[in-house]
Amino acid sequence: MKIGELAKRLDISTDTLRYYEKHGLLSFSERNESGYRIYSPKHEKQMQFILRAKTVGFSLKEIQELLAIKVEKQQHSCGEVKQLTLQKRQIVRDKIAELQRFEKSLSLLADACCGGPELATGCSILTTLEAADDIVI
Amino acid sequence: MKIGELAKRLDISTDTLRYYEKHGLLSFSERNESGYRIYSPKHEKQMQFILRAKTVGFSLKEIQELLAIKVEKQQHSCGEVKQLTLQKRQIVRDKIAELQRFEKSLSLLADACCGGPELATGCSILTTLEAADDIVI
DNA sequence: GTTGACCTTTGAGTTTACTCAAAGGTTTAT
DNA sequence: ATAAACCTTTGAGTAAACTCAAAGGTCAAC
Repeated sequence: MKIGELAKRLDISTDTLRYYEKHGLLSFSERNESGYRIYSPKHEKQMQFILRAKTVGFSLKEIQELLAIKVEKQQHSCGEVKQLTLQKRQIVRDKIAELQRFEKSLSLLADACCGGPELATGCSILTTLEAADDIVI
Repeated sequence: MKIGELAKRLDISTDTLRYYEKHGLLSFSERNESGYRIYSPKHEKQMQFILRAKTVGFSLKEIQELLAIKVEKQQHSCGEVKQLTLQKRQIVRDKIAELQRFEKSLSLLADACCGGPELATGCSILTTLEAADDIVI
């Protein structure tokens, strides 16, 4: 698959794909006779991983570190790899906990709201919710 | 509380606080006689919300939209506010789902790893894991 | 065989989110 | 009363992550 097709499948630009390759996120692809990049499903999977990591707030540098776990395991001891993995997992767990707080706040707001055609100002439960000072939304 | 103290409590710079105010994220604070910004615990809560939202990958623009739910409820119908809230909650739920996939992948890696002093290359379970093509880490 | 849709590289431009510097006013400690 | 440590504004500078433009090569279709 050429760069245009992969870009379309991932809904990103070809520039972004070349940018990620240049900055060491996406592994180098094969080239055909005329120098075109030829991508495999493995590259697509890798890109999906990168894009998913981005949506949950990892920087490209952090994503590189996540991807590097795989590489490092060839050079480091099992113990070191395990420690790095657990450390990254903790960051992921912390993020999940944050999001669950958001989910709870938004659920409270949604549940409190009658959903009718009246102006939200008049919704007394919402006003009550606003008074609860552990909810900031 | 003056800007320096709030910045210290939040572990960010005073510049960032002024930047957020200027860009409509943090509500305006009171000023004392000499023009210094004076912040309340409410401002601190709002900032904590903003910072939490940032760690889970919301852009400042998206955070503004989250904060705007509160404002909009004075101008829109309960139904509109409810719809916006549910829409934002869905984004949060999607992010949680992504992170849970990461958590699972990292847990599999960690569990598979013996954690001993041997080179990770020799860890056969890791090699097996690498072959599983639905896990990209 | 040439038009249009691809692909290549290099290098410059843009957006987001800060971050710093300058020039000056205020407050606190000695 | 005079440093040091705060605060103010304005405006410029920076890093990350793209995004675009230029100049040119490749390839399928008419």
